[in-house]
Amino acid sequence: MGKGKQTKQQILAKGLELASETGLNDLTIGVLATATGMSKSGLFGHFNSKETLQLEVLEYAAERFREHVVLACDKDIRGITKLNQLTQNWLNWYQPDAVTCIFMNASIEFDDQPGAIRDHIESTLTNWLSYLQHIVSQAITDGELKPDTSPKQFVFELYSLYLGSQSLRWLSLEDDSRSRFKSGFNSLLAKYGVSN
Amino acid sequence: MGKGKQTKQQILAKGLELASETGLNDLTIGVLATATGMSKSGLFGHFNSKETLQLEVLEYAAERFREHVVLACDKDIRGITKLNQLTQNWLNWYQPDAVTCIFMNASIEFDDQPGAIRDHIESTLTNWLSYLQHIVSQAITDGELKPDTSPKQFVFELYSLYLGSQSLRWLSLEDDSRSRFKSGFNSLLAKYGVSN
DNA sequence: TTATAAACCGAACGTTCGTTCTTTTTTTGG
DNA sequence: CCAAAAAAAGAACGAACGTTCGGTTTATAA
Repeated sequence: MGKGKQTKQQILAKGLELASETGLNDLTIGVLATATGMSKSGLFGHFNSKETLQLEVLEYAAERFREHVVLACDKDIRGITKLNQLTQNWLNWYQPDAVTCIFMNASIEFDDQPGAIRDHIESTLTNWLSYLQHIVSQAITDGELKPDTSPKQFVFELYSLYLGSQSLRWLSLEDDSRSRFKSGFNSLLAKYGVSN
Repeated sequence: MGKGKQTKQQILAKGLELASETGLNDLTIGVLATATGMSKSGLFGHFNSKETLQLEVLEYAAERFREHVVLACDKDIRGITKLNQLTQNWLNWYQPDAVTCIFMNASIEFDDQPGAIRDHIESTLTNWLSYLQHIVSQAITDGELKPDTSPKQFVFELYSLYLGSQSLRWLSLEDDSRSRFKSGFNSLLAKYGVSN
């Protein structure tokens, strides 16, 4: 790996770290340059626009997500077992300093401004939800979930619980939003599950 | 009402409108001044800081929320009937041009930066969730929901569904996130409900 | 080793931001 | 009606933003 690609990876890693804390919009070129010990122009040369930087940070995040959530699952598992591992990894995937998952943050920050970034987030999110729906379909096929279960509705409710656990994480009202998520997830399985 | 308070109300109304579209952070004094036909300094004089402006916009939003969601309910109803009306109003409360409810938007934009704004959002959100929990408790007392129902968990799942319907609203994947919410809400009632 | 290209820096640009003045206009109360 | 007070405008500020450019250092490949 040449010097260029090497420092670029370091920039993206630090960029994901900062964007996870303060949001993709507050990821300033000057701040990121300082954080990586570079000059503004030196860092800028790697991307030639802030939008490209943001896009590449999102791609980098998607790679880390896939790595820590999807590929980290045991091989040869499927259905509900896989769903359990996926949600477990999902809840823990983001950076320790992050208050909110960067995709959730970005999807709200950019929902009102059309463009390449919004499109990228949409496709990443759609891709992830489609994957979850696929696993749910497996569970139905395997007879673990009721045959009339709607994968779309199931994943919608699962995703909602994830958003809820994220959103209430910093509320002093909530003692442990993660256990609320798990409780809701178990309710989901109980509702759509075929065995009691 | 004096001239001052009058124009201030107009500023806040337009401010809520813009903030609902683009987020509370992108609500710029210059943009808001142009939108209201005022000068920057003229508008600034009403608040003396941007943070105060943002806080007052949030208060204004909270008043509108209370007006259109809480007070718009029929009198003398409670329990599940009230919960139904509240959620109905909740889904429709925000401005037509808004992609995302301003409170959800703001709670994510400011979750990482402590201060008066974050505190304000937190107390508003906590207040609303507490109110919902109170109604749920009514339904339990009235025998509409199972006696071992946890109001906190119930409201957590309800709030999650709201977040989900908001978040997926602009996804082309989702045909009708509102009906997904209603379906999830009905599942909630079925799960915790005492009558079948 | 050396020529070439890539990587990086420093300074500056045009804008926009929030904010602070001073001055002018408009509203208000006696 | 008229003086005092409130409201609004205008111009300017320092800082930060993304971006550009010219020059310097560093890596790369022959």
